[in-house]
Amino acid sequence: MLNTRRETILKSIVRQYIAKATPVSSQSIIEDNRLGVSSATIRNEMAYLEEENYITRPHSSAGGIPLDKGYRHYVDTLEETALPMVDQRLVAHLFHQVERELEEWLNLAATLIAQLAQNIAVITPPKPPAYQFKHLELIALHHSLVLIVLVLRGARAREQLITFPEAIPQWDLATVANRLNSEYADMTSPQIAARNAQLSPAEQQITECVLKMMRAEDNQQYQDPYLDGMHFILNQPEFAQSRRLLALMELVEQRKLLQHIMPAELPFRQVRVVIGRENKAEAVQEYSVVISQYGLPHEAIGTISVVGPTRMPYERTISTVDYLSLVLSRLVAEVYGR
Amino acid sequence: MLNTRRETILKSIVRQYIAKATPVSSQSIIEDNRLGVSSATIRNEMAYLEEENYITRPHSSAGGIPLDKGYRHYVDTLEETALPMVDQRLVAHLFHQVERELEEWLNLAATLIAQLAQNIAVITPPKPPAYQFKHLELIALHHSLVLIVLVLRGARAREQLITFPEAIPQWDLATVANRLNSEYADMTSPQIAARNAQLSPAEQQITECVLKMMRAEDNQQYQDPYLDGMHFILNQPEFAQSRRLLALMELVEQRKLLQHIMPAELPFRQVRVVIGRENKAEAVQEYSVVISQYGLPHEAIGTISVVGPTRMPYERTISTVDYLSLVLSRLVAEVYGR
DNA sequence: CGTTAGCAGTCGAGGGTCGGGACTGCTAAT
DNA sequence: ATTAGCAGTCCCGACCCTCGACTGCTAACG
Repeated sequence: MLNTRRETILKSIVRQYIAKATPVSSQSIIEDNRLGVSSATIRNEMAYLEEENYITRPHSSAGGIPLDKGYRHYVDTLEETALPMVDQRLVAHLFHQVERELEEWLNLAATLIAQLAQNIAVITPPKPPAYQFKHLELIALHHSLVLIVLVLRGARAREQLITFPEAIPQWDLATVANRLNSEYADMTSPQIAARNAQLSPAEQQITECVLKMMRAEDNQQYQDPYLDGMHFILNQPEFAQSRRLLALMELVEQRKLLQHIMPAELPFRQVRVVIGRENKAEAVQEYSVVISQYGLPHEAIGTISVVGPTRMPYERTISTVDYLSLVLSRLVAEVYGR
Repeated sequence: MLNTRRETILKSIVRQYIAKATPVSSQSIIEDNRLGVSSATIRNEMAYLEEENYITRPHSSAGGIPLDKGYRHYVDTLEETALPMVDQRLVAHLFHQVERELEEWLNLAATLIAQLAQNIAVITPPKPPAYQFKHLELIALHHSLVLIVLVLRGARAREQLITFPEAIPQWDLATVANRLNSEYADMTSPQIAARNAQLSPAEQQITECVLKMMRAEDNQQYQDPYLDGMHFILNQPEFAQSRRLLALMELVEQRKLLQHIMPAELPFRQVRVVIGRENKAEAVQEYSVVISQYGLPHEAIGTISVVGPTRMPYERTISTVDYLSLVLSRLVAEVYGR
């Protein structure tokens, strides 16, 4: 275990390194904290911290920089701080200005988090264990081309075009829609598949399409998150030579980032911090992830996270993620009717 | 004007520089083309090209690199080449594998273009001069919360939540929806606004919401393009020190890229190339843009473009953009019923 | 007069050296 | 356990040098 002084020193190193991205010297630790000791004493303590792998040094006569273990200790002993009121008000204000539509909220949330944490923000939409059928609408566009609008529980609407063998008049479509709406109300895709009602060929075709759409939603675990803030990363000195950035960028564009940063377990509405090598996936082992779930337990869960270099402002990031996960949870509760 | 030999030399310089990103020496021009002259002669001609601002040199004893004017001449004298059949087949194949849904198509198209041109692809969805009302659906979610699903011409559906002062039963909503559907069929937002029918308070509230949604779509000129391929840019040697990239990245994330690259005039289905300083906006003057419109003239027009460093493979990029604009136009025609 | 061989001149890249500055590790004294 | 003091380490930037790649120029040639 670390005694008080060593802990103070470690924290000071982490704090200063996060702020300045240069190795922290024994002298600057003295200036940062008013411990009444000399720099030589600090150096002795730093030797211990290095021994114990909390910190390392770029070369033998340089200052200390935190290792993953050092960041971990820093994060674990961080007392929770709320997001500053100014920022809370800013968030509230912006959410009030925007249309009441899930997509807009999540876009806004991503931009806000990226801005506040000065790093990449990744948000997945809230998703229930299995989507429930809410409403179906069939709209004849022309000839035999029909637009299917499927509304799932949680105000989630999806569209899809379908072509029938022959033209079907709109009122027939309305009949079909009514039939299927009463048949499938509030069911999940397995339930619909098991239902096996007596269906006309047209109804059959539409049911299959609906099933396909619902299954696609159910399976869409990590697809298409809302994402913002890539440009902040470019500003970080550790990415001046853009090599490391490339791997991350590709993950982002291939929409694989999320499955790489998702920790094995993640309790609801509790902010988790995964630091550097603690990440399973190799491609993100130079990054840290601050992640939390939001939504309604057992009904619709989304995740909200920040990805940035291990040298990131954890305190601020954690409180930002925590606060936004609260805000988004409230919004979801509203859509799902408490 | 350039005589044949000078033109051959200029083209060779552009071609080689695009391929290798290093200054082109007189010797390598001889190896590239079988002009039966010595390197000294080439050097004399290069001096002329430099005089006329077709090329420049990084320092006095280095080879030539093209200037915007050189690229411009190269592009203008390029004979049109079709996309290789292999790639055409690849594109056709992939489009057949995907659901018939506008969003999916455009996502796929963006990925494909980025891949084929090895640069950033930006695609805007097809958009008519003014959207026409097609269908409206009202779905009671719970209490007084209602989901409005608005379908516009061209299979474009939009959702929006709305809260009423008090709960309204689903059958009332259906009546309202029917009423408004027959009232507003095929109208544009100004027409609906001018209509001024006798409306109940609920109908009034919904009409206003619909108008808001339609206007939002109408105004959404440059919003939310489909975008892919940022990571290719990172690989280019000219962006090794990521300074220049930053400005571009910010444009992308603020969704302002498109309005910066859009040329003043752009004839339908004709590929335009805007090179470096020819761009109006300063932030993209180190980039070239290959851009074309697609869709149905007077009905629904989208743009499809590639953004990359001025040193980009123009030939391939142009044929890619041209071909994809053809493919997307066909798909749009299908959705709009020829 | 266009073309060319040949050569001197230019510039960048890469490697080596050097000195100053920022720190540390160590030691001996407290 | 703490500290002052000092020698030692290493980075960084400046400077210099050399090598090689190309060019510009000039004078000669058909």
